[in-house]
Amino acid sequence: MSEVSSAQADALPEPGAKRRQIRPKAERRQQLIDATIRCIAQHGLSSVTMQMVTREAGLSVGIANLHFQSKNNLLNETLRFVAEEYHGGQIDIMEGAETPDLGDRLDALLDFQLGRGVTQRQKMSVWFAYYGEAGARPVYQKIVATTDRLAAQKLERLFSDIIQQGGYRDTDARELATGYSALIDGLHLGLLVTPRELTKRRARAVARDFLRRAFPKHVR
Amino acid sequence: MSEVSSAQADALPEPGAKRRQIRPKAERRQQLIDATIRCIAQHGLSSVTMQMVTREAGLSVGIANLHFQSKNNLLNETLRFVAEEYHGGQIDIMEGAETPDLGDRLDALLDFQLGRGVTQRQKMSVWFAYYGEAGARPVYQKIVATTDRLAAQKLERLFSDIIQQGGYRDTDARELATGYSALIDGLHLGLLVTPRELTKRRARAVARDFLRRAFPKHVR
DNA sequence: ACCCAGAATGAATGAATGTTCATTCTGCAT
DNA sequence: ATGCAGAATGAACATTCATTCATTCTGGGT
Repeated sequence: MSEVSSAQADALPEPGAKRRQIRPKAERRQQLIDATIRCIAQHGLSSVTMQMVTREAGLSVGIANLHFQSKNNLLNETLRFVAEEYHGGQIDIMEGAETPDLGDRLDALLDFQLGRGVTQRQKMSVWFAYYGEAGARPVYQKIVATTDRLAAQKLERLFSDIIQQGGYRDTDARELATGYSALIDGLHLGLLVTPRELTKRRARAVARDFLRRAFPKHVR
Repeated sequence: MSEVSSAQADALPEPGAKRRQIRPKAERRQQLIDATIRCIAQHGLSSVTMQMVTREAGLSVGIANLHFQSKNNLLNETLRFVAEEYHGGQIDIMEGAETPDLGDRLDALLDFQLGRGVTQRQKMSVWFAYYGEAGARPVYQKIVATTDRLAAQKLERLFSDIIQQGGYRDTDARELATGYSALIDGLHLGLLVTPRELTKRRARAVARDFLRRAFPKHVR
């Protein structure tokens, strides 16, 4: 209106060419979720701000409320994404028709749970940041419970098959599955909180030891 | 040992009778820490405010900054208190000269870890609220690490004694201790996040099963 | 009975944050 | 080329919160 509209003057020269881009809704949503994960991992859930997230995503502040309606909703969706990624990955392995040998399937599961993808500080931080708030937020409990229950069932089924195949005595699949899940969670916690005391290598050895005691014929 | 139950003076008999009371510094500090624990359990660490804590304690807003210099400091001291209470209790049991039988000592430990005191939602909530933030806050890691390392050593020592006494083969005390600690942490998580799926009774059964597999002669 | 060190209060302050929305801009369809 | 649906922006606003500090009050010591 009042300013001289010499757009070309300041649009071209700078190296950090920040030209506004229009992208489909789904892509922006994922971009924001990814940024949220990084922010939670680096600064902690309680000090994540909208400005922080949008800056991390390289976008403007308003956009978060455009695609998610509120900060709460963004956080919920981020949790849902992480939960589905984690549990979904597990379930794929446990159903795994491509690995007929049950012992191999256990190995694959262990690799996934304590391997690169999951054990990255980023993901673990997010995971436990929400767990920490879950006691006071039923929403979080509900989001996790859905996928969690399914994964637990699959694990119980896998253990049950192994028990039958190996003819193991005095071994309750349900109880063992609960124990194994808890053990993995606890190891993740240790890796996150006291990385100096617990290395990834040792965590794997501990988990493997648990399985070996339960299924000596299947795990070496 | 000397748990002071100062519940008599706090009761508010009349709505208009709010007489200012002067109490020693140590007492006020504990009063504020207790209130902080309740607030974290009920509302979550990320939504705890100073006003909330001081109101819960029945005191004025300014007093928190009088006894602790800042909110951060109050939160740190609260974590320190919870950590020492938990790990201290464990250490007392594991050193436990009053229970010469090592199997009994395991039982006592399990009782403590999954019994009334610790498993209360309040304490668990606080515990994991901090764990959730620990990835981004080295201060929390440091506070926990101190007592945590000591407890881990005691546990390893206890396991080591049991292994020797029972002549168990192929059993590494260190690895087993890591696994047991992780298992207990994971069970606490389960009790907190999915109380519908995991009861306290089952958690105890799972932990006991772990110990039974490792030390069949000591745990029945 | 009186005093006063210091414990306790809470209104005031300033900084930080979530959310809104008028405006600008992009890229596709025509 | 042109128009335009709707994606993107960010200054402005209202709220909430931690922290401060001038003031009030308490209770032990004299």
